[in-house]
Amino acid sequence: MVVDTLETRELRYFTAVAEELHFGRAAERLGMAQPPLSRAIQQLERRLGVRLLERNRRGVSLTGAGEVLLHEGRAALDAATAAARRTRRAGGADGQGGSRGRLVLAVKAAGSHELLRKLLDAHAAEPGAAEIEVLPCGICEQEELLRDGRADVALMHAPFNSLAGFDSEELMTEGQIAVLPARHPLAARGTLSLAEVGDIPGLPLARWPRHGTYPPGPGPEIRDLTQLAQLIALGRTVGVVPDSARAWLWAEHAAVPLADAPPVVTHIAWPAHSRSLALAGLIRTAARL
Amino acid sequence: MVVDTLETRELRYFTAVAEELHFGRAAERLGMAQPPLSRAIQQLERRLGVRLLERNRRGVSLTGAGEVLLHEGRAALDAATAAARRTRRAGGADGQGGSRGRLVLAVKAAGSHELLRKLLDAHAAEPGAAEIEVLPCGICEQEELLRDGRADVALMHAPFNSLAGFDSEELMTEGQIAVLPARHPLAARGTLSLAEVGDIPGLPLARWPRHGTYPPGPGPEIRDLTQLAQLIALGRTVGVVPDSARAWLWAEHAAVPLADAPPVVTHIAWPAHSRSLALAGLIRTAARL
DNA sequence: CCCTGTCATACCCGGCGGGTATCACCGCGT
DNA sequence: ACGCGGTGATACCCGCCGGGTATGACAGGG
Repeated sequence: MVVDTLETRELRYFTAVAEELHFGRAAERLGMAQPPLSRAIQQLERRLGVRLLERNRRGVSLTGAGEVLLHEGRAALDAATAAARRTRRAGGADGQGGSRGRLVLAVKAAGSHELLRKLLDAHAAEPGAAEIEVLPCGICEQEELLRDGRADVALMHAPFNSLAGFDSEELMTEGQIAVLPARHPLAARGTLSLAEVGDIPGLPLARWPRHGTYPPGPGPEIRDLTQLAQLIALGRTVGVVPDSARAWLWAEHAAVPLADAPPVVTHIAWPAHSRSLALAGLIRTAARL
Repeated sequence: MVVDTLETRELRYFTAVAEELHFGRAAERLGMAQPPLSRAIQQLERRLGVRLLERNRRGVSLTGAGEVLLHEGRAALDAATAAARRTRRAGGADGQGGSRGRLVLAVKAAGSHELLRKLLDAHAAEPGAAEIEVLPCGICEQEELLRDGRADVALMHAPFNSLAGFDSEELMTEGQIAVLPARHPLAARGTLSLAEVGDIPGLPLARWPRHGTYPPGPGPEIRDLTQLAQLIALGRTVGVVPDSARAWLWAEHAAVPLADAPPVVTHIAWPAHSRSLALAGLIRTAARL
């Protein structure tokens, strides 16, 4: 076997080109000139004995092997930066195997405060518990944060987050509600169905990103819950959110339970290979809630 | 942030030193001289701003941060070599996104032939199915093969294999049996309990590796099933194996069902981030069995 | 037809990764 | 006490390769 491992430099370069599909822009993003980048990709292709990019007239496209390398390479790069970040964090606090290092917990900003509060309180009451740093993040960012090492553990919400590749423990299950402008006729209803909510004339359902991209539809693309709250209050959209979101409703909002919406399950999740005592302590505490 | 990713060269060097706990031997293993290796590790420590190794008189030991980097670094290295291997495989066969690439399926050697046969037959009958290469492996090697890209998918046996970090689908559940020398008095029994089997005078229970190391105990350490078969036939040990192992019993063996042994669940498992059409096809076929 | 935008080629240079020689240190044996 | 073996660290040198600049080849478009 000529090659059995790739340098992270090669992976960085290739993923940049594969994402931009343009050598010039990729080189700029990497802070280097275009020719050495071209050469590096050629060397990589020779080393692997595989064609990764199809250079057509006017642009570049990925071959099948290129797509594989883009996926696998991203995972490998994330693992490498995660190694750097976690090592750095481990070294900051404890001397030798004390494992009293601080843990970084990623939570969806504006998520259920109640559960988080209970978890943090219970953990703080534990003798010798690790310090917890709470890292608020975007709607579906937790997976990325765990993968690249910016976080050690996260609160995730199935079915919105994918738990693939992580170990997890179930914490809480709740229903979902529709949030409407208070003066809308449907706000008076006792319950609604997903079909009814998805098809209100003049009030399209808001969309949020699932794994990086927005699903198609007429509704506005939102990024956080305050955006959603504003648009609902203005009578421009309707939202479907977990029950615990009642906590942040405004006077201009009305909440109506959804009869047929899938339940939202909150998990505590962490990288499957973690072996940290501090993390184990937090998980044990969480499982007892 | 001074550093946000590590070079695989740095990871290779560090894991070598961390495993050997000796710069000279590590350098030899890496095929280089000791001084540049020392320097590389020092640079890595400076780059991370963290002490990784404790240089005592007479030898080297890991700090807490060093242990973290050893774990995370191994994962990152596996991911990088997996990227290389899978890309190489993807490029070998298909041109462009055909995804008719061959899949490598890791199976425990001497595992249940029956299930494997059924799976391969059903898959071959599928129109346009990917070619499957069967990679026989040691008792608990499947996880490693999936992680470092030598395999794309594996048959695993809970609770012996850990499914952490993989996606999986349940295929089959079976009981376990005790395999004894045919002329042993207990061979006549209708059923046995784990406690009885574990405490037979002069016939210690064979041990096999769990995640790389052998559990403590008086019995012989075995690596594959033929070894076990031989030792049982010689009247030197007794084994506990899944029901389907009846297929390879010898005349000198006797099988006795175990009343209280935990059931063995065979899963088909694959890396959680896989997105290959060929793999999806195999999994769909497997799920229908 | 030339101009523009693309990636590839040609050539040069500096830094750094690696080698050899050597040092500093410690434990140990006699 | 002293020398020796074995450890990792330091000093110094060199060649390679990663990166830069200049330029070429080629295809579309106004």
